[in-house]
Amino acid sequence: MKKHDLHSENIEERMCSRGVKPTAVRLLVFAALQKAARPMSVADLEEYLQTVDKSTIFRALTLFLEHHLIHGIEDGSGAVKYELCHGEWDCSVRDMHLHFFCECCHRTFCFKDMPIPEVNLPEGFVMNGVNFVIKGLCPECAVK
Amino acid sequence: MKKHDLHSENIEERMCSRGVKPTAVRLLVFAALQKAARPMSVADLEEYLQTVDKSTIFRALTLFLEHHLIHGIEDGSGAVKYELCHGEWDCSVRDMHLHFFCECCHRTFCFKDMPIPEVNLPEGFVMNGVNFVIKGLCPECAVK
DNA sequence: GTTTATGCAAATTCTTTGCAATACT
DNA sequence: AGTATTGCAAAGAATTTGCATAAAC
Repeated sequence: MKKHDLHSENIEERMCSRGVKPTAVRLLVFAALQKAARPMSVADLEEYLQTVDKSTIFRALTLFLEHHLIHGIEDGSGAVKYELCHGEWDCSVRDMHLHFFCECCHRTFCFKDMPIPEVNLPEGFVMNGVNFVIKGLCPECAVK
Repeated sequence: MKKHDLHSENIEERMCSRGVKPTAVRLLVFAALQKAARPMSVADLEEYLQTVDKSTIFRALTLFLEHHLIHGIEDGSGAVKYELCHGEWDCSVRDMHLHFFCECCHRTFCFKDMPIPEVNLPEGFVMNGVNFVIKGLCPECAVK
């Protein structure tokens, strides 16, 4: 895919500032995550971006993870889901929030206003990241 | 495998009380989890219980999960790990504790004295379970 | 003898890599 | 031209299922 089919200066800046070259596919993947209401899996992105191969999507996501542009969420669905870092220019544990996985409809919800509680680790352990997912039924599925 | 090669009355009682028939393999799997210092994956159990097939282990674990004898931990390693419920006769969210996944040695540690913080979900959401895993480096790997 | 559990093999799903072709600078 | 990115195909890894055999009751 050619890069100049696209036009997203602000996203480009953000990627550049983290040392990621803003290629055509990377901009598409990033924009998809930005637009999505929910964290997306590779398969979700593949379906949404009809023309882009899953390995390319995977490599873009890996790169984003390494450069702290996104984080991955293991919700127990079997597939990792990804979302943009919440804080606009940071992606630390501090700006992480809780997620909720509905075991019925298999959607993952973000609770953006619910930060991860602080944790005092035992001596010697170093924290790099965190995965806090509540499982159960979403309001739609709970009433059925 | 024949059942009467085994002898573990207390485990048997516990399984029966949850409506799980204590077969030979199930007792082995349960005992392995009880003995283990850490949560174990299907592959871990397969290696430990040389003679038992992974599909049988998987089916035992699935049954245990359904009957709240164990819970599963998604630590991001790619494989779900399992551990006995902490409260001896219960397996609710209340008795869950934090886990720590070392990204270097890939071991999962239990912080049994660190309960999952309470969470007030938005209206309508129903909680069935929780997965709270900290990722980083364990003391051994951090010093390297 | 009927039902349930187990082992083996294979299907499925998700992730990851090798390599040739394409696009960028 | 030379480097980096992408697509396709296929390899790996973990989970899950079908079915014939074996054990339990």
